[in-house]
Amino acid sequence: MKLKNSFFYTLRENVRDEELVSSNLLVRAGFIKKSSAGVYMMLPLGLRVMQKIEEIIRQEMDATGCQEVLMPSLIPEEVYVSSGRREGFGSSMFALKDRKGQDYVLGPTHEELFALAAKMKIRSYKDMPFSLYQMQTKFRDEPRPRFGLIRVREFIMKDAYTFDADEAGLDVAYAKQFNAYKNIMDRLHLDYRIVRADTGVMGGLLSEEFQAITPIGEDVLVLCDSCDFASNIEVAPCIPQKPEVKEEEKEMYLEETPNSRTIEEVAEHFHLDAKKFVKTLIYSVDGNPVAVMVRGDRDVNETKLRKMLNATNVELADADTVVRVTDAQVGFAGPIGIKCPVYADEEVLYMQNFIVGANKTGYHYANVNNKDFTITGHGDLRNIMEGDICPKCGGTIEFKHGIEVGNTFKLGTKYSKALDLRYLDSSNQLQDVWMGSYGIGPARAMAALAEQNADENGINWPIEVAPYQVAIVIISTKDEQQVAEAERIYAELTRKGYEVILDDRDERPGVKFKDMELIGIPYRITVGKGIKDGKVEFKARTGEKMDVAVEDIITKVQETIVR
RNA sequence: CGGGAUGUAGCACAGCUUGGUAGUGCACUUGAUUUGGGAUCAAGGGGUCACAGGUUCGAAUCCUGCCAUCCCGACCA
Repeated sequence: MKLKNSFFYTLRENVRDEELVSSNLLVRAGFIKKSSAGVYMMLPLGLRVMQKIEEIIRQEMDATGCQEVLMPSLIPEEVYVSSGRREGFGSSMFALKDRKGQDYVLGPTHEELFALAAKMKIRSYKDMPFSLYQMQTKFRDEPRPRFGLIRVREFIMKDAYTFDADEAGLDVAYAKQFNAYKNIMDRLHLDYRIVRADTGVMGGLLSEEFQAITPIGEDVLVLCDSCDFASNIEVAPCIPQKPEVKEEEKEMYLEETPNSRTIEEVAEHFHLDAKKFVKTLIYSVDGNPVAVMVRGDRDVNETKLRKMLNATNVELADADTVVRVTDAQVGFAGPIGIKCPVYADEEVLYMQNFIVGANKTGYHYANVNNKDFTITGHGDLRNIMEGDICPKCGGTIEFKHGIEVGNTFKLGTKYSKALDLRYLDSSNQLQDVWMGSYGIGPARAMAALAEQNADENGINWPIEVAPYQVAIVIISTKDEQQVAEAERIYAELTRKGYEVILDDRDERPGVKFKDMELIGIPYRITVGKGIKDGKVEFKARTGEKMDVAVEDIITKVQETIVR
């Protein structure tokens, strides 16, 4: 590409409405441009990176025998009603009506349509296994789009679906996809970890996430310092911390604690550590109030709570509800005399002589023990914390943050049951098909790569996804020899199949260098006054400059960029 | 959806408190000088001050409404 008559621009300053380093760089480098909240234009350079990422994904998908298809975005609402997910997605689905008043949605993910497509083929167990994938636009009306390309409302996703006759078949298909995902992440040069995750609205048996490691990631990854344990915090199991010495149980008493509502304030009042307190949080679980007890320094894990109570919707109760079940202002809830079911985190069962709210405004009970109240149930209901014991090996837990670039699901028979996707087995019995689904967000991968590889000069793309591999900078476009030699090198490299930018703009050298570094071209050939002595300069994006004889430069590129 | 903030030239911002000719830097055009790390000087072009009402002789500025964008929270596949 010759820059002079191309759609190419860069901005010298950050823009106002982007927060992340990576999204600002992508905007400044002219890769993307925000169109509206959570919706982006993909401009020429950005599209090239996207297409390279997509090509790597396609190659790995094709290698597993997966076949590419393309599903519509515009889907009758009925499709999601019949699978039971219309309600699950709720208002995060874009919904619209056609001219006849029929209800449509814009697809947020496509398990249903792939299951319907599979029905066309599957009659008997002999029709499986097979798998399909697509590279297609998804729509999700996020309550709060943010973080550049990370949380958006319209995005391209590669989604794949496997179809098998039984669980053993699904295991094989899942392993193949899982392996392909590892290959993809490796080829993209992402710094990533694979973690266990919640299956969420997708449902099914198992979910694993491919998380790009970066401090700005939205997900908290729970890792162990001494084994390979890796989990999203939402499902990381906790080992209850038992006291080292058993205390003698003391007599409970009521203490006046005016103006002490938060754990910090109450801890201050008693001059005790938060670990000696139990906080009682009132949740609304499918509309019913439920109290949850965790140690004062812990947080309730709502995913675990939802699973334990087999609920669909878990959220903190509003103030009115809290007042109703505790007969007190918010901040004084406790298990004694509360008017709703109480569930305790496992750890609370091992605590002694602790402090809880008294369900009376301005009062707490001290020296409370488990005999002093009754609970409806208990279990692992808290978030694991840094420094906790690894549930797998007993090592120490540490946190990292990640961007969820890919996700694999063992769906099982959830969708085949809902959509009557069945086959005849060898004894002529109708059986449900076993499905798996597998997603990757190429744009998230692009953002994660920019985030992981940016420096003070701009983006530093891995050569496999860089929009161009080599930039040729002409120092003076008024020097005919420089122009002629640069053009010749450009033509030669292009002919040999390299992707090359020729910066033939009438700009000062500094501007061209800065621009090529900002957009992250991995290698640069500079044609300047050295051409009089038959020399050009060769430089890696982050490496040192070196002089190369002009007749050797093609060879130099071929040696450096091995393809 | 709750809380907070911001909308002024392509980009980043000032001006608003105290109403009176719409400004600065970058970018852009022309000329000159420069020419290996975001040049300098000079002269220019470009704005319905988000939008809609209202107050006023007069509104970017005050009032009301509304839309958009961003941040925190809730939510999150």
